[in-house]
Amino acid sequence: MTVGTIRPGGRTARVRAAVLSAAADALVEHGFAGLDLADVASRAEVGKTTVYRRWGTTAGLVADLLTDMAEQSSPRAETGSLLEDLRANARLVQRTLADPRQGALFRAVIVAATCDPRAAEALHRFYAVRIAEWAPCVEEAAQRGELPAGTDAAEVIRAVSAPLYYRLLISGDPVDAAAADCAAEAAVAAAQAGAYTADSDPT
Amino acid sequence: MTVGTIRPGGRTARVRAAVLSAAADALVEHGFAGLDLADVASRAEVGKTTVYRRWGTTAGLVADLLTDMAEQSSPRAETGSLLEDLRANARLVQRTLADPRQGALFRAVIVAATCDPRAAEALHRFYAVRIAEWAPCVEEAAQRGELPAGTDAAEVIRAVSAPLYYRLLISGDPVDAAAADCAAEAAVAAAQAGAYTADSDPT
DNA sequence: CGATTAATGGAACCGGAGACCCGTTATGAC
DNA sequence: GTCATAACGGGTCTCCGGTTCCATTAATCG
Repeated sequence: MTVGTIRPGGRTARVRAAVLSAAADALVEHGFAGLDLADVASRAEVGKTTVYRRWGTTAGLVADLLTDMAEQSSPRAETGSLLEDLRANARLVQRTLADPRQGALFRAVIVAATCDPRAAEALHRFYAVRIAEWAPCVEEAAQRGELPAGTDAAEVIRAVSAPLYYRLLISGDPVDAAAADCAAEAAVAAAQAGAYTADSDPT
Repeated sequence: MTVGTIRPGGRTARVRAAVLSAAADALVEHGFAGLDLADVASRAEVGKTTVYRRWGTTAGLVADLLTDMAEQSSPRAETGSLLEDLRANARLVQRTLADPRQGALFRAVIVAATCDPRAAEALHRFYAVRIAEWAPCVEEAAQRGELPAGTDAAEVIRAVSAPLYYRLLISGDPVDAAAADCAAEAAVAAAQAGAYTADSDPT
């Protein structure tokens, strides 16, 4: 074998999968602040030296976990109605954030992103992927004439999620189905009124 | 002197002020994850034993800092136009979050809130106060007939901030004046369309 | 003003997260 | 199969955040 060869096959991949899965479990249980690499190693039945060597820090591990999460895509809705599509999106986000396991995981990775540039980069990429998956809902609605031309599709999708994350992280209000429906409705109304058109609104 | 007397006067108050100020500085520099009570103590020129005894944990210290922050109120705008008022609010939030010092501080306290129930409670109270200060803008607009009856004023105010916090914490997009204006405009449009009326939207 | 005792401050102590060393395993080229 | 070595794993050590102990300072009451 030549010098410098990488060996991703078999064991290495198995170790990565086990460690990322264990990391998610640990994050759900203790949050990012309580993430202990030795604990992750023992959950994954892997030597703690391995975890420290390959990922280095808790933030590095979370960044890799996010990269992995970004690869699992969730298909968008396609009901033919913008309001219905966005409601489906809002409900999906709402269920995710309200779920004890998923919600805790998302809180943890968001915290990690505020603590480490690489984790932040990975988080932004994760959401960029998710938003790009759902943007066609808005683009198609614009083509159907439901929205003004020049509407920023990604911004509309972000507007649906934003109030739900605000509740989760900041106000502490419940992230329930009513909040999801309200967010979807508000996004549609604002988009129809032209609040998300590209021009920079001269007062 | 009787047994069990509390002594808030003089030294105690001075220590609290110095420690809270030092805590804010430390949070700005190292974030919540890197908050070290010994470091805070030395910045405040106070014995580290004192900090550990009175606040116990980093989260407890942040909770107290938030309680202190909630007491400093920022007056709302009163321009006579809902859009102008909300734009003023959005710009205020935007400037705060975009400011290197304030933005870092807010990120840090939000992180703390996701890690500790008391800090979360303090954060929710902080925002409840801020939202209550600005809600009259919306209520007066409703009385002027600019909005449908039954509009949830607090929800409208939250809708203005939510996209800005989403950018700060999640998407990583810039928190600039354009985003602020967009958020204010969208909130007004959605409110006028009745997206924030109390009824639970039977679709 | 003086006694009482909250409240603070310095220093020694403790435990666990993370770094390091070196032997062991198993991947991939031949 | 076999060989070189990338990658893993257990044990040990170190460093620092957090606790405890006791002496010192100063806030309140008479």
